Amino acid sequence: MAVSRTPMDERYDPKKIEPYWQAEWERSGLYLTGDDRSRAKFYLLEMFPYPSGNGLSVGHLHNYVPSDVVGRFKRMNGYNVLHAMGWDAFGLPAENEALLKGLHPKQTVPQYAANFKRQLKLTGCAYDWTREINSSDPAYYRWTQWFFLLMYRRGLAYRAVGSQWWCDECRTILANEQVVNGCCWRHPETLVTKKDLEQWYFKITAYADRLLDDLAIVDWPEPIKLMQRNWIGRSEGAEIAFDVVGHPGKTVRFFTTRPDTVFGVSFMVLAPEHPLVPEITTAEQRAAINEYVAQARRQSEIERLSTVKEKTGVFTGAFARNPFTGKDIPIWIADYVLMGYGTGAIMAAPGEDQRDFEFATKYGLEIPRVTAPLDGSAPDPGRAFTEHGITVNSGFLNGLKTADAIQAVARWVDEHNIGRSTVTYRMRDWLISRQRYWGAPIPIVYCKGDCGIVPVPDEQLPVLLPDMKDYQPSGTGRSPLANVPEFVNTACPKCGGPAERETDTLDGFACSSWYFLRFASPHYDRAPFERAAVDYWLPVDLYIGGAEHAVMHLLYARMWTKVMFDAGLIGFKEPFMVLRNQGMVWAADGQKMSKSRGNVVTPDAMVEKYGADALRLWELFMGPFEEPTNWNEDGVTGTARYLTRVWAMVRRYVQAGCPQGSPDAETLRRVHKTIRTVTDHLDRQRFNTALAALMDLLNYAARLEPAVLGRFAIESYVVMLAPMAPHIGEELWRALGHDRSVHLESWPKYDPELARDELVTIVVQINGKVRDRLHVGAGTAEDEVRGMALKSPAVVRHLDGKPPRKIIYVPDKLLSIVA
RNA sequence: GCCGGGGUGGUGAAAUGGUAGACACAGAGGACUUAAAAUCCUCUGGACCUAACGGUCCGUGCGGGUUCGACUCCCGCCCCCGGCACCA
Repeated sequence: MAVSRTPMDERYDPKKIEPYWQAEWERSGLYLTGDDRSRAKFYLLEMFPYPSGNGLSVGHLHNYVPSDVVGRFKRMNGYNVLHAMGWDAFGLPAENEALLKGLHPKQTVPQYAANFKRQLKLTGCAYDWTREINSSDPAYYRWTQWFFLLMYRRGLAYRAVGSQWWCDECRTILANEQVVNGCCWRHPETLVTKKDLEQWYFKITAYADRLLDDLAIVDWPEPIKLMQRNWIGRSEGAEIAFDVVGHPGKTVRFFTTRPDTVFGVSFMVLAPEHPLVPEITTAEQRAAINEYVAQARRQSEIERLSTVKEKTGVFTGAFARNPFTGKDIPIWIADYVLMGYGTGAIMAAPGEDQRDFEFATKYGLEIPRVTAPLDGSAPDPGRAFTEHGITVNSGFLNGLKTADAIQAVARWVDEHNIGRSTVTYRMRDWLISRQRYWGAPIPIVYCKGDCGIVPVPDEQLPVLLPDMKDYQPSGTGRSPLANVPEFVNTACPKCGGPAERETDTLDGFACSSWYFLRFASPHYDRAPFERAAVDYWLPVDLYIGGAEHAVMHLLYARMWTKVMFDAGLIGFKEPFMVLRNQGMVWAADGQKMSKSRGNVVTPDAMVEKYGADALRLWELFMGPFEEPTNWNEDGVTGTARYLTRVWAMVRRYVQAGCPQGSPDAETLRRVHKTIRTVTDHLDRQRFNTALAALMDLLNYAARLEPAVLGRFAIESYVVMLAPMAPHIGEELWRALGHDRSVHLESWPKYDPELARDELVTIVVQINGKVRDRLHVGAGTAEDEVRGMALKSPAVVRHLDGKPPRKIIYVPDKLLSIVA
């Protein structure tokens, strides 16, 4: 029953109808997911939010409201829609709050999540809340741990030493974001250092090629695909080893994309951390080398890789023999070579590489030229010639084109057993260890006997995160869990003898790498998901979220999906078939909305002032969905005013007794055209122009007598408005005499015949300038239009007696005369 | 530095080779009202001509080009936003 029975209230009052319908929808279970698997499905998903204590702002709604419109629109178009919400609850902010304020995440997370949920309901967003999930719930992270073990069993999880930032004052590991100007964020006078720790990694590099290739099968924004390609950074080349002079058996292995320039190699450069450095450095160079290595290790990666900085390096005193030229070349170290890429060593061909050129110039090293430009000119002596060309000064390579020379060198090094063709990736393996409390414990046990590293058996999962009163760090670099003996000390699952648990927890990205599968069967307790449910619902049909997750989250989730595919757990290779990025909403001052800046606008305040529907419409109307924009509250007055006008139009119709009506041709045409436009624009996420089309129709229809407008027009209008403004849509629908929710209605269909224009305006241009407009019947023949145009007084005047040299006719649109 | 996105009225924007500024906000004038709010109506890119009807020119960051025709395509430049950062 409508809140206001007929006759409708004169005034539109969102405060009266919005809470009523929200309660009613919840009572009737309107948004529960249908379980009829013979129907076409649509899985709609927004990126898993972290439930922050600050709650949602109107900026966040620029993601959730358009998504909600899509869900409602798809439902009206006959799809069985899955649209659920959950919480990416593990992570640093909750742990920091626990440390600083003594608030336990186990209390704050549910509290903050409940607030998000309240705000989403307040704004009329329709989710199936029976499917709500929380990544910090043992019933969830049990399966995150299970996936870790799957990775481990498949040889994709391994331990290796990695260095982390360390603050002596906090006696703990710091994340990159906690290092400010080389100092600890909480102790600005304390310089951070690097600490080496043995940690867990996932072998994502094993999937590099498939992550690259399968971008072809998804419909994602091109810029996001490009960023992933650049991040993976596949490059083909060769790995070659040169002998170190005077150190029998020692070689410098390096990777190069330009093996063809090997005759032009005049020195080599190692990363300062390269293991060979201490072995080959000569006594007289040792002091200088040690000092350089120490300062390189102090630098952050950003500083070290800065392009504005002049290149620096130090000679080790050692030489390598270039087997192609037979010459001995000096081995240097420099911080522009990274241990994490390739082999941590390069051959320097300064004639063909600009960085090597700058380095050679600075230190007075030889700059041979081994590639000549194809056009026969000489290379610019002031810089390296980095393009492909003809190989010169290079023995058996002379005269070969670059591509052929690359092949020839690859064959040569293979035959002489000093190298091979290979591929290197910029992407590194994924470090998943966190020395933190608030995460899923890594399910591994270290046996004190002979069993070594032992995975926790599936039936012993979850490894529960213990309750702690004090999450101070351990002081040793291990997580606070190391302070809990009941957690650490356990029995070896293999031999039953004494053992210790792994105290590192899993990176939060692990939780968000499979959550989209959990929504299909959120309460299933025998596996992470029920196969049949996943086969029906997955993959995700539309994934909506910010472009800031372009690489990490989206790559990790894709990798997990491929691992599951390989393990036979699922039947698809890509998790998100269509991806769209909503534009960022900045505060009115153009800055990020944040509590500290005091520029946050909450949905609560906007709903109180204008109502949820008016706020929703402004979120849709303020600009294109994918473009960033600044928040501007003034626009909400416009959408609120629009809703009062819709209310008035429907009320007039209801008061006239809801006549079937007999609309004239113009009215019919406008109604059918509007249905066509709104349908098309909602399909393409063009919410702003879809709403503009509805506003346009209102401006026309509001003047008409109810009997002219008629039932089809009014009802179609209310149904089309309902996904965008669900509360007023429902209220008006009931006022029109319907017992069933508008949100269960079918989307209106337009008749292409009725939508067609009968009269068209043909623009007449002379030399590109508009000189007249002709109103003629649609489909008028060119000859007739020509005749009319050439008789038009304006055309005659502008032609000024000159004969037309050429006439171009675009049917029903334009006649262009060239004089 | 490289990669990506963008620059249109006072403001948010629309138009993806065919009437630039749809739809709104703000503003001005008017109606209703004792008054105000709300609501409704009219005008609203700039310059100029006209008593008026109407008309002319300019105008989508800047400079070129392609085309009968360019916000849209091409070349060069400037500015803003985002991402990545010496990747061998």
